[in-house]
Amino acid sequence: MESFDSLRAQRIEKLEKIRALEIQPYAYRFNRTHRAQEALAAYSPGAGECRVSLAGRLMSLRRMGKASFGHLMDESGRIQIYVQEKEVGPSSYELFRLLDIGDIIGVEGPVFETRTGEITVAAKALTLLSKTLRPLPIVKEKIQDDEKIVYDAFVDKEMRYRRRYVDLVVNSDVKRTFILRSRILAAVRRFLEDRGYLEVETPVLQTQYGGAFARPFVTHHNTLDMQLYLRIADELYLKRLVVGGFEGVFEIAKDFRNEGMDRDHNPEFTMLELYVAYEDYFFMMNLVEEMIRHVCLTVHGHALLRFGDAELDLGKPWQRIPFFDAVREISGFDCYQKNPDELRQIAARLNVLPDGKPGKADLLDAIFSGLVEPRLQQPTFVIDYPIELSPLAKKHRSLPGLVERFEGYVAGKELCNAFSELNDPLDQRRRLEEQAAKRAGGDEEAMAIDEDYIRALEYGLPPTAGLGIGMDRLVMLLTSSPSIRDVIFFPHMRPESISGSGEDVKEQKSDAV
RNA sequence: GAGGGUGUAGCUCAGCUGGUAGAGCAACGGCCUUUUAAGCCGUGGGUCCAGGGUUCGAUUCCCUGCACCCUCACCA
Repeated sequence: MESFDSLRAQRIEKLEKIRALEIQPYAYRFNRTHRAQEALAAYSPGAGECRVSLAGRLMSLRRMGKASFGHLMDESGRIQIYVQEKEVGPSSYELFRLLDIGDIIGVEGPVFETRTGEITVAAKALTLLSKTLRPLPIVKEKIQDDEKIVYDAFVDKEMRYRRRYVDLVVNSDVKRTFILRSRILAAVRRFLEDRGYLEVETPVLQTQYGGAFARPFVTHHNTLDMQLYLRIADELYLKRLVVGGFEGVFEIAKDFRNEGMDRDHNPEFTMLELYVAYEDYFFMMNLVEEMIRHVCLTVHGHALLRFGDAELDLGKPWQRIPFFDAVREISGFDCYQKNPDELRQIAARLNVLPDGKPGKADLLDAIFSGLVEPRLQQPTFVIDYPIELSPLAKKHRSLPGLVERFEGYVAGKELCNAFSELNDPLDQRRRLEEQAAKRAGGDEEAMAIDEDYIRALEYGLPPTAGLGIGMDRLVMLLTSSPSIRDVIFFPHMRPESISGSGEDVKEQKSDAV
């Protein structure tokens, strides 16, 4: 049999043979002198012998009797190894015969160049560090005319997401994306810290959730015997900190929203929120522009990006267009200060009429997201939103019915949301009461009244500019990833059922919760 | 939630109008001391996603379910 079970059984047999050789197949540590990249760089023809000690995963194997070639991969890259029986000795070569692709080994020896010109480690010693039981997908690559041709690429998306560890081992681009993700996050932190803003942490478990329109995940505290929610936004807690006297605070953390999933949405996602006292939304627009340009330059060295078909220039100032101007330009209808009946007619004409009994906010949202959003390819700030869509934003200083809010769009995706924060406690109460009424009317996503938050505002929130950026989407943009799942290590998936013996059960019915 | 697509060996994929399956790589065996996508020769390997139906016979046709992908809807 060569089923999966037998492939695994073969490896367990090898494992036993290795133990019979009195070799510990799962080592405790290994002394490395170089990583693969360093070893490649360390070699120069004619120079003295360069001896290295490397550890990593065996990624290919070409056995030819008493001499064999293979490739060793560590975090830095790959290097060829050359193993000869006469160099490593019969017992090590016996061990070598029991190795499989995927095994983690240590190799020590001088670096040399083969007849075909590949820099290679000639093994003098071979150490098994971890014997693997499962076969790795074998992906082969060839460079031809500067193009990388990949054979038998590991492409099954479901398996790549469920077994990200395999994806990472086998698909080198994936690792690069996540390294970039880490650098992007670091660059954002550094940018904000350099401006004197303080990174803080606020509760994930909340008795009352708020700060966004979304349904929460519900959980339960056993000892208190009470229902808790996972936060949908950091906003209300961060503004409490501004009340307390912190003049610039930010948090980069997971939010949780109990909604559908698609290319742009994962139930848990990483959000940056920033609040700066004594500033308004114009300040925040400039800051976002500068920050995203800075981060792009930091990680790429340039500000030009390709995303899908679009060529984007993050070096230039973003376009700024008022919400109702954008709607008018793209739809041909002026929606400013229209009543719900008029808006309903317009939405119907535009073929974006929502189901049910849409209110003014729903209609405006439908018209905007249906028509305007997808058109916003180049970096654009849409500014001055209708008040109905923004219960936490401050009324516009001159335009009735609007708030001082902007959203940043790039490549048709919403990237950030910001406003001059509403710091009038009485106005805030009225707005939240309107939300509460919608909520009572069955709108599960409308906000609830957070009495403590209003109390905090009554102690005095300075004029404050607030910002939220979806970090996953920023990473998507900066890594040209079309799906959010490509920038989250372990995107949410329905559970699979795995038996302990090693045999994978493809799937089983899971009772709905 | 709606529509479409996919599910075959460890991996990547063939498999026509129904006759219980193939290839390459990997594995295993043999030969083999400088090979590279894969050294040469050979061998084995399958719950064809699951369950039901039609049929003498189903990987193939039909139904149901499951998972994933795409589009739309919902959703910041």
